[in-house]
Amino acid sequence: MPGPDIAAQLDAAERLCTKNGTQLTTLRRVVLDLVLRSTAPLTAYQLLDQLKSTRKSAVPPTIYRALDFLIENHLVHRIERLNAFIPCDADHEHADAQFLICHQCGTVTELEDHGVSDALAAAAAARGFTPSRAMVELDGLCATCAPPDTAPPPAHR
Amino acid sequence: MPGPDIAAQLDAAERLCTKNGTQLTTLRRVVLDLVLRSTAPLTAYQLLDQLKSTRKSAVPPTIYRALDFLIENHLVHRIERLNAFIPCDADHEHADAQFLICHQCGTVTELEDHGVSDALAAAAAARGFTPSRAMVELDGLCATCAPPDTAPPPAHR
DNA sequence: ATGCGTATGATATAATATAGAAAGCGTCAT
DNA sequence: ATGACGCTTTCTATATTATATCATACGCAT
Repeated sequence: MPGPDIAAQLDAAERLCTKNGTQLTTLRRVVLDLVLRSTAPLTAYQLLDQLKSTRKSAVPPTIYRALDFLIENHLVHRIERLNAFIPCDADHEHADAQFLICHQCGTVTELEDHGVSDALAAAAAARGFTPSRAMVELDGLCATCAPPDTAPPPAHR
Repeated sequence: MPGPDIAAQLDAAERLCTKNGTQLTTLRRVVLDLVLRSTAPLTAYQLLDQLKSTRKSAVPPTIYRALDFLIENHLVHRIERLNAFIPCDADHEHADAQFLICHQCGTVTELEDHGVSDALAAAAAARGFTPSRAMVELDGLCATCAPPDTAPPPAHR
């Protein structure tokens, strides 16, 4: 399952950038496309290798600049633990996200859990700390990879 | 203020390792000492440079191995966002920690906030995810660096 | 003394990321 | 139309962070 229509996601990204007054250039669009097509997180150099096949001039700054742009525009997330990148899942207006990293199958799930973000906001506020960006990443085993009786799948919903 | 007695912290570390059946060798002790003396987080190569002055044979694996040991023994934390290391604050039995990184003054504060860890555990459980390690790091401004009316200091306590 | 586990030494290289200068290319005010 | 500006891309070089691999040393139990 190649996921929900990459072309549509690219078009949505285009609209978002227009709205933000930024440009989703061809280069950036190609990089976003590569990120969207992958099931697993990709590193900058994996992306670079792929990019090189269509754009011979590509070098590390090429990909890092494109990724910086995509991250600023909330189209891509950087997973610090992996030094790797995944598409942003969501239509959401980006409060905060949390990531569940399965070290068995390598997939990363994006959450936007208000219980977590509220707890973080409260913990920060209690210390007079003004957060500007949160990084929340859990290593572990996803529902599919975990031994069944260790972690029963979530109640059906 | 050089902080609470580094020698005592080293001795406590020694006892902890003995209890764990691991050895706080001279090399590891020296590296821990370097980490303890710094107010700011130090990168592996900053530590390496300092270590070289007393141990000419030191090379990258030297420092990375020492750090791995110290981290496994809960004596040091790695701050992913900074690729840098700080001493573990605590006597605590290491449930989970969270870190507040001030990008003005560079200090990192370690928390052990149960509101946060409970919220994370709940969020993970709800998706059938079994966490093995949590990374929670907030970038922002500490109470000292934040403009006063943006973030009033915590209620006196 | 031998063998085993753990720690350290030594060399090389891999992987990740940024700096900085210059050229291309629209666009838009004059 | 042109030239000044802003943004993007190119190009070259280098900085920073991290690991692989094999060899050597040391303590200690058999």
